[in-house]
Amino acid sequence: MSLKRYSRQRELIYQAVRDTQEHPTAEMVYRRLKPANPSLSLGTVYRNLNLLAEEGLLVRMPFSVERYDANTSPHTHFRCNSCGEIFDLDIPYDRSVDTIAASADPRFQVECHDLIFRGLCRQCRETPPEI
Amino acid sequence: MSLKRYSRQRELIYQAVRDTQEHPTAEMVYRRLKPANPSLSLGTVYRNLNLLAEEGLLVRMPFSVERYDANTSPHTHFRCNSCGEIFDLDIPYDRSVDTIAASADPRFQVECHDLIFRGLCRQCRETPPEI
DNA sequence: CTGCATGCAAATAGTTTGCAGTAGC
DNA sequence: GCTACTGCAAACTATTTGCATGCAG
Repeated sequence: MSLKRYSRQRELIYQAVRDTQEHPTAEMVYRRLKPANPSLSLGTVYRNLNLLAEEGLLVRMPFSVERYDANTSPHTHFRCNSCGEIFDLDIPYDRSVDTIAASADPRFQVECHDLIFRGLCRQCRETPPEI
Repeated sequence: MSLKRYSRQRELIYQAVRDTQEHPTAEMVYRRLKPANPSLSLGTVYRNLNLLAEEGLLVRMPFSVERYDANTSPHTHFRCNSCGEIFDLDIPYDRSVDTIAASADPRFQVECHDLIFRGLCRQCRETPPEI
């Protein structure tokens, strides 16, 4: 952490995102930390997630509700269409497709890409659709 | 359009998404149609975009603000990090990567994927950063 | 001390929904 | 005429922001 000034809350928030695989939303981080830190406010969570993302310690993920990932090296995700959960995939991130994209379309200066697979996770596949 | 019942508004909304390349948000569709259709309400735009997406006539795109695309066949997008605009890319959608992903990780039943490149569009590259 | 960071609450943006009236079939 | 669809406005959800106070340096 090499931010402007140390804060216990920022430390906690960063740890919370690092310590989970679930690519949490701001709300999820808040709910997780609140019990042990009753004075923590949701605004602080939002402010620090944004700060940490600007610093590059976290990355924002492109979904309808912002989710954060402490694994800042580009990698591939899977999103379950049923429960909405996000999972990391072991498929390597292929930087060469950026080059291919850039040369295919000279209008754009390609920096990176997001590759998100969609379908059903195991749990949702095994649990018959409720109702 | 084979929906439950014809409505002029739904027709207009569908046309508006089909007639543009800009992958509009609900707000953009509303602003475009409102002048010529003063009685149109934003709620109706949202309701019909959702209906049309359920019917498969439009697809929702996975961004922080929902955007819609009338091109329902899977294809590749580019999102400018500066202005936020979405563009279609001419890179073919490669269905085989779904198979590769599925066999790489048996936890998931992969149906499709979104491939979104990011970087700078020509306009933002040529326009020096303002302020 | 200084001023960045916090807690709180109000504000804003995006989207959904309840209800009474309108219009497609 | 039946009822899905509409306009309107209120409700909700996600996120940002203004302000007084707190705490790191």
